Amino acid sequence: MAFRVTAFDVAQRAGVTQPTVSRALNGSPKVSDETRAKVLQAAQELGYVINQNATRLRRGETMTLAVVLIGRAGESATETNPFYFSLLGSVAAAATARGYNLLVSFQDSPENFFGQYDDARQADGMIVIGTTQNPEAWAYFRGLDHADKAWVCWGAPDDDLRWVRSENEGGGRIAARYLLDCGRKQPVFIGARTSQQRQFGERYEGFAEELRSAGIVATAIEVDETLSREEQGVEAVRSLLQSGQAFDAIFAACDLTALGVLGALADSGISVPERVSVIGFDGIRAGNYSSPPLTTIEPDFQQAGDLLVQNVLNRIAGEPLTQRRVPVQLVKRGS
Amino acid sequence: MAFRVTAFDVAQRAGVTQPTVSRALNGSPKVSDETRAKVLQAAQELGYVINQNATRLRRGETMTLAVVLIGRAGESATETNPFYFSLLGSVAAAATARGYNLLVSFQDSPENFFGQYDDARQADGMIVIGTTQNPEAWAYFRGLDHADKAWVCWGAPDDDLRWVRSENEGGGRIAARYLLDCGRKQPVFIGARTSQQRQFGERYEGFAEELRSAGIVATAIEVDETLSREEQGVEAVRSLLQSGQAFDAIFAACDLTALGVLGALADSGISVPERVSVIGFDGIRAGNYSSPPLTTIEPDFQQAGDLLVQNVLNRIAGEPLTQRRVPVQLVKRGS
DNA sequence: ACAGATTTTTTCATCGATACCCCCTCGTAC
DNA sequence: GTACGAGGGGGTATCGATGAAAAAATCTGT
Repeated sequence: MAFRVTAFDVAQRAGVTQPTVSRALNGSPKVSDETRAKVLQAAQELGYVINQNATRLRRGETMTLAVVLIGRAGESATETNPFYFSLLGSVAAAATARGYNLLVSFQDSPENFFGQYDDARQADGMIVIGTTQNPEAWAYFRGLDHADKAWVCWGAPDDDLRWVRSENEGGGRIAARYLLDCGRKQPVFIGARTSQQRQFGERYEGFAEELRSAGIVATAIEVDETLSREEQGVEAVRSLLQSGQAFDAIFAACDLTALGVLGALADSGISVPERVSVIGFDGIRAGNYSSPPLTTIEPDFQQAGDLLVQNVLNRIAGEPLTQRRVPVQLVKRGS
Repeated sequence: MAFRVTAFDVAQRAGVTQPTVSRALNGSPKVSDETRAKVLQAAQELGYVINQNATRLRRGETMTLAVVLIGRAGESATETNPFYFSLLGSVAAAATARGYNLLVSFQDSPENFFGQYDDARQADGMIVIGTTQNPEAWAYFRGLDHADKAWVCWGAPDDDLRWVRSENEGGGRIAARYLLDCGRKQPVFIGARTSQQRQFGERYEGFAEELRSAGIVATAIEVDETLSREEQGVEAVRSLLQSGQAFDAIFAACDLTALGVLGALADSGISVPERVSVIGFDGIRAGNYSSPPLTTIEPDFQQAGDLLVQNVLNRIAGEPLTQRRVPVQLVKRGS
């Protein structure tokens, strides 16, 4: 193990005491410029770096946020919904910009997260992504007493939780408007609208409302939530075709489902966008490469990360519950 | 700030001293079963959780690994190559399985990583992903004195570094064999083969060798590394068509490039797989959704994560330099 | 030149664990 | 009955920083 330089070594070299080194490096006003310069130089020469564990122990603050990505039961971390990966990236950027470190873990079932991170003083707060796709995890979070927990989640369905979500209703409206502008008259929504999937429900509501204002009644195909998102799309198209119901457009609750829809339509020889228009929601990268490329509603990822981080930091600072919406926009591609 | 339970509180409740609590919880053999039971119960009743910062300070060990994802300059974290996201997922799984935490950061330029993580005692070791796509970062890592640094990287081109890579040559062979089995006679390799992109070079070499054994001379289209991976594929197809060179199969150095190739071929009205077969490398999820779905060479992600984590842990344990290869397999889809 | 007000630095305690050394039992051997 | 050894815990120092209080150095003004 290499010898580690401590503040004491720096102090010795700079000819001051160790606490002075600490103050100099932390920018305390109670140290003269001259001394600070000496200390900084000594620190540089020795390659000194503050031991964060000591600082954290002393300060009781970690400058670290934990991100927990909750997958579907049995799903490996590698298979995580790409939308969540992008969200993770934007959260990382936002945390870094605020000087916070990010501790990341992938879980497919609930753990004693708060014990592991907050109580163990590994993180000051927690950002949870993906609860809505895992009923067990959702139950865990709902059962908590939230009074003294600093956390925020993406898309939680509950009103008493601190969350950040997409502008789902607005997005649903935009989707409907887009399909109407394509001249479609019989659009169908595909997705789960359970109480847990509140985000999907919101998308549907905005969608239905916009259609209504155009004098069209929205229809929806419910899906089996035990299937993967993609299979949900495949299955929905299958049952839609079997039902004999006429349709000329599909709004899928999320992009993976939309990709399943595209595949199923292609398999059935139904051309997109000639006979049926398809629009998704999430803006995942894979949508760029499908055939045709998937038109979608994409949330502003940068803001999503920013708001998640900001929200949990607000909580840490003791501010009251806030829930924020991330603006979305239409990304027209080929479907 | 909520009152935090310390080992002292547990000791008091269990009627022992604080160090005994520590021993009991750490499974020391020097504590009787009876005492241990008392301690465990008291700890449970109080909801006690060890403060990791204190432990780390004392032990000088963090049980944390840092993962640094290096993107292309100017690329946002959200746009990270999905292959790296999958790798990140598998690294997370492997780290968790070994009781390690994961600190994640996305960077698009070199920082003083070792100061930030190792010297600051935030992590015991570092896993670096993506250096090969960022010349500046590569230069940083090459310029280091590696003697006392515990780190491993994915796909580094250098022989004196600790790395884990795919079985690139073998994968190249498999790709060639696949194209030959499809009855192709004029396959072309598309990708950068700079000294930095050693992995791509290896893929090409395996590819060329397998072709040679079938009496075919491999050709390759070099690409402009300043373009995105995807655009590289698009551009390569364009210049290939312009050159008038005949070809009936393409092996792209990575899946994003392959997706660009598929798009460019479609735009040129060249049908895949009827007129041209295409195979990629990486096994990214988006390849499932392209049209046709992308045939590819996929590394075993679980092993990739395992080997990365294992390798850096070996280094931490003081074992000599090791470089490991991850087995790959052919994933036949539609291209 | 000296008391008093400031500025700067030192001294010392502290965060919450772990590690080492020592001591007290109690059991076994002689 | 005494000695010795092992097992089980207690006492105390320590990891490396920060914060508060005390002390020293410097600067005022008269």
